[in-house]
Amino acid sequence: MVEKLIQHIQSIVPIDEEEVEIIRELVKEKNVPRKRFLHQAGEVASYSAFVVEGCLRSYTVDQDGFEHIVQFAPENWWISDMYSLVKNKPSELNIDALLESKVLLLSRTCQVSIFDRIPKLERYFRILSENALAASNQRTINYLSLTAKLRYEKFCDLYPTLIHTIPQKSIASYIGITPEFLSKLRAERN
Amino acid sequence: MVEKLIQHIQSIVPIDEEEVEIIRELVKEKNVPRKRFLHQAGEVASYSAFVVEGCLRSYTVDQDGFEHIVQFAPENWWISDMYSLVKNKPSELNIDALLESKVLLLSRTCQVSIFDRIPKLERYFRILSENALAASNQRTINYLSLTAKLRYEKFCDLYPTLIHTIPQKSIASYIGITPEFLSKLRAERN
DNA sequence: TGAAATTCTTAATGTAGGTTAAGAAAATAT
DNA sequence: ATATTTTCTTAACCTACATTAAGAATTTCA
Repeated sequence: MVEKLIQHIQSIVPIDEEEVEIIRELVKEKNVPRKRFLHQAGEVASYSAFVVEGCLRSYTVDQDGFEHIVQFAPENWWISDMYSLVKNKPSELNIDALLESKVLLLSRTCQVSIFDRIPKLERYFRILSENALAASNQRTINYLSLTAKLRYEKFCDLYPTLIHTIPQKSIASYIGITPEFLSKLRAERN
Repeated sequence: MVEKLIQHIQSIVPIDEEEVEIIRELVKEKNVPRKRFLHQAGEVASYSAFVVEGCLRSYTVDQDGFEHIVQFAPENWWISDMYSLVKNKPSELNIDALLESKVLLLSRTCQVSIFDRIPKLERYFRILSENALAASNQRTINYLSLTAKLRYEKFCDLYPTLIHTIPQKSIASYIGITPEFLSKLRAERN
């Protein structure tokens, strides 16, 4: 399982065998059954998770009980409650598995303490954060400038595999519309 | 001018005098008159800017000619077209000055090449990216779960100084509503 | 395999926020 | 100081998307 993470790191910052060994000992494997929480609103987050298999999501629940999905994490993606991790405070984010999943857990403490020994890892995470920020900004632009229909089409382009593996209502939640309205949009497209 | 940046870096990762000297030589000072572009859609971004004084913004222009603001950068903030910087491709972002401003420019090439010599700088930018990502996710949540009125109130809490220094229509653009509707919301509040 | 739970669809009705337009106020330039 | 441009406000009307409800399809699990 750890091999998948090592490969991912290698694809971004080449690391040597010694460093690989250290990383191998840093992470914990974990199976996450469908619907099982990895993190719940109100807790202080202390781990990031790398998805080896399956798909997780992070989301908030508003006052009316509606879920709003912040992130999907299919294979090879990291997921965490970055706000809680960084501020060391509880936040409103939940993280759970949409599909039966396998993840690697890395504690924040381990993560930041290893950076002095393996600066390449700090580079790896800097690059990931920069990419995630660019993607998040793009998502904001989509909200500000596109109709629901166009946001759905962009979503399909961006996550082609997810369309068939996760419930439609989760897609609706991510693009910011109701499942009923998504259903209507899909009907229009034939 | 550079002192302001040094102070900001020191507040996040303590650096020694030698490192300070290197940084001092890395950045270029620049005055940016109101409305002057720092970056235009279609160009490949090659600089990040640290705002010493004034306020910049990044935004897109949609097919109907409407502007959508992605980021405000008041004093002590960095602003860039992260997508373009990271992918080395042109994007749809413009960056210009909302107020008469002074910035420090750091080229991406300088930035990434200095990380091997000053790992603390890579840490500084990793931390900034993580914070920006957490903030961007929070903004996404606000979109998904709040009404325009509540988004406006959150904006006022988050950027109390901006409310009186930048045009209202810019705030409307940032929170994703028309200036007319913002005007209406404000009238309701007395 | 079959009952229960979850998800998806359709359709009627409702509303937050958009559009258009025109005048008032404020900022900027001459 | 005055003319010009930009921004803000108000109000009537409009629309994209939400809400509600109920049945159909699919998935889950005993």
